[in-house]
Amino acid sequence: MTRICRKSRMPHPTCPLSDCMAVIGGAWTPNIIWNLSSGPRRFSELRAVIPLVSAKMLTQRLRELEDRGILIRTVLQGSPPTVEYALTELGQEFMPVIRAISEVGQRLKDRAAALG
Amino acid sequence: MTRICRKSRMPHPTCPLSDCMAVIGGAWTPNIIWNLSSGPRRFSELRAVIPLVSAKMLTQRLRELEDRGILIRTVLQGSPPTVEYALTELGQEFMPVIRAISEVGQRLKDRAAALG
DNA sequence: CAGAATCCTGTTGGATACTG
DNA sequence: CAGTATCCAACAGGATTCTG
Repeated sequence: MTRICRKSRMPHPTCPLSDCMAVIGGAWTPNIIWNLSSGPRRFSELRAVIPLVSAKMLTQRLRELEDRGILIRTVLQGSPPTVEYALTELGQEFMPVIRAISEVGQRLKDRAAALG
Repeated sequence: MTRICRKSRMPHPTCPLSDCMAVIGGAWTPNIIWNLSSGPRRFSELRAVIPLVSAKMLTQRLRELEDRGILIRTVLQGSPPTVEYALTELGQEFMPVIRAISEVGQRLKDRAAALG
């Protein structure tokens, strides 16, 4: 599988750009936030819509986002157990960025199609 | 130095989100684009405004962005030689994202300040 | 000035197997 | 279902040194 995106370490003094990138810069993170924007999703649902993400990475990213207060994790009693993830109010703050990323990505695709 | 942002590998089928993140996800990349948005900058100017970036990384990112057509590199004759980097028209397409990232980052900062 | 080259370390993240 | 644990290869990126 081709590496499409690289990750970034930003040993950098705090600034708005890196503050935000620190949150959304993780692998799969924009995708996770995007998919939660339309409502709560279960772990397996997220795995399904972000097909190639491993359980390990998805767990890792979800935990990070939870620690940062971007989303909340709710365990629903039952057997088998289900767990729901939902964006917090803070998490919603990132939607303008995610939307902008998506729009520009789409525009790049259109542009590439037009050129070639 | 604290790691403020992580980097991401996204072994992922192409989608608008990862297409765009593939470009801006690299370390320092948002900062580079941001600093070029107000006009061409020389190598040393970029190093100055992105203080902690090493020459190696700055070079690497600039080359990547050049290869992707995001910016153009111009060698200005003279001694000592100077090199100018400028956003291309394609590069300008990323400004909405960079701006959104900056705005949200700022809002996060304000929010944190308000919460104490 | 604007890099290139080399060395070297920490981190990332996939694969696989196991669990309550 | 929703993870956890372990192993490991690949890569990122800092420090340092050298150059046209």
